[in-house]
Order: sequence, then C-alpha cells, then structure tokens
Amino acid sequence: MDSDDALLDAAFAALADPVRRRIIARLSRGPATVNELAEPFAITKQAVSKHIQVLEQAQLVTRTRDAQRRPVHLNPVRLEALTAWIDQYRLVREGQFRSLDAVLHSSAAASGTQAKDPS
Amino acid sequence: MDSDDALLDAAFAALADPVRRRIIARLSRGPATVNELAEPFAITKQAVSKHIQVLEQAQLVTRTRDAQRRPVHLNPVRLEALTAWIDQYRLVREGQFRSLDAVLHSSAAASGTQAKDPS
DNA sequence: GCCTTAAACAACCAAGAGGTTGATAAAGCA
DNA sequence: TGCTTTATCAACCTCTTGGTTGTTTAAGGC
Repeated sequence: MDSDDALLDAAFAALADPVRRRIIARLSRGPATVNELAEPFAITKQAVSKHIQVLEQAQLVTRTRDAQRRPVHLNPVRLEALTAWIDQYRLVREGQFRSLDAVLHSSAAASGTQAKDPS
Repeated sequence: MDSDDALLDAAFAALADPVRRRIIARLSRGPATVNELAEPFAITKQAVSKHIQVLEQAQLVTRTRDAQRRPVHLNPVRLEALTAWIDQYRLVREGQFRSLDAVLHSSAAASGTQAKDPS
C-alpha cells in the first residue's frame, strides 16, 4: 500500500535525526512538554517544536492538551511497525544465506552461482 | 557511544528514502549490480550509484568485486542493530503505559481531552 | 593494441530540512 | 481585566541531499 509506505517513509525520516532520536529516548521515560524536551539541547524551543511536528506526522508521538501545557507521548505502535518492516527483510536474508551457502558447498560455485533473481 | 550513534544516524537516514528501501527489498532476494538495481527506477544509474554509496556508508550493504561487475550484498547485521535500538525504547514504553494507566485511574488527570485530528 | 561495458567521479542545480528571530494565539493567574 | 507562561506560526537563511549531464577509470572482448 502506498499510504503505508509513506508512513514508513515519514517514520524512518523522523528517526534519521539525532535530536529526534534523543527526544524518543527521553519520551520512553514518560510524557514531557516542549520546554522540558528542549532543555538538554542547545537549540530553541521553536526548533524542538518543529521536531515534534515531524515526529507527530510520522505518528511516532501524540500530543494531548492539559491546560496550556501540551505533553508529548510516545506511540510504541509505530515503533513496532518499523521493526516489523526491517525484520521481513532481515529474516528473509538469513534464509538466503543458508541456501547460498548450500549452493556454494554443493555445486561449482565460481561460475554463474546463484542468480536467485525471481523477477 | 558517539560513533555508534553516528552509525545509527546513517542507517536511519539511509532507510528514510523510498528508493533505498526498495533497493534493500530487492537485495533481500539476492545480490545485484548497480545496473540491475537501477532498472525498476526512473532515475539514472549514477543516482542509484549514489544511493548505494549512502547504504554502504551506513554499512547496510557491502560490495564485492567480480571482474568488472560489483555486486551489492545486503548486511543483515546492521538491520538487526536498528531493531535492537527501536526495541529498547518500545519495550520500556510498554512498561510505562501500565504505570500511566494506574495514574489515570487513581487521580483522574485531564479527563477526555482528545483535541487531536487524525490527519 | 582498440573498442565496449560497468561503474565511479566531478561539477552543477533545485528543493527541502534544520536552525534562527520576531510576532501571535491560547490558557491560567493576579 | 491585564500579565505571564506555553507553544505555535511566519519569514528568512544556510547547508545538505537527490537528481542531472559529462567525463574518467577499470576490466574484458575483439
């Protein structure tokens, strides 16, 4: 599905920034506001606010309203979706390694070898 | 560690691009050359070559030499490192949810405030 | 030796992302 | 009602990135 692909795209792009990864790490210890999240960084609150918008678009975090505070919460469901995506290729690849190894050990390896390309 | 953090940074940034993710998907079915990888995309081989350089810097793929061909191989070890990073926060967060749930049920803080639009 | 092919390198360009400062809106407190 | 806090919006700047075309290197085929 394309929308799911776009969501994966947004999620990986969000985690590609070290500041956002540290925000994720901090949120894993509980919800926090923009000001609280901005403290350990040498950047302005506006910049942190932008980072949180990116994380929110990727659905990695959600925001609730508590008076004038807007605490940010982590969304573990999306994190799980990322591991699921990675695992589908990681695990397939491990299987490929085994069969490739079998090919190398049984037949003459140096010629065409695998050409496992199904497309 | 910082170097490990930089490696994580490169890996997530590499997976943040849909073209590179599709390259990963294709490589999970076996090694391939730049030309083979460039075929399904409407971009030049040079662009694909750059993408592979990015993946190589992130150590998500490796390249071997076979005459004038340079087949690209997937590196599942790095993919596993990504899932490990994600899981450390995802799993912690699941524990947090239980304690947060306890707080919400006892003190009833911020009742029913979902001013959130599911865009 | 010469020619073809695979792939990288170099220079360049347009678009986007991360950051800033300044102004604005919403919610509470005096 | 003003005043403060929290956080966003808007405009702007700089640097990176994805893409292009053109050139160059490396390896084989003739």
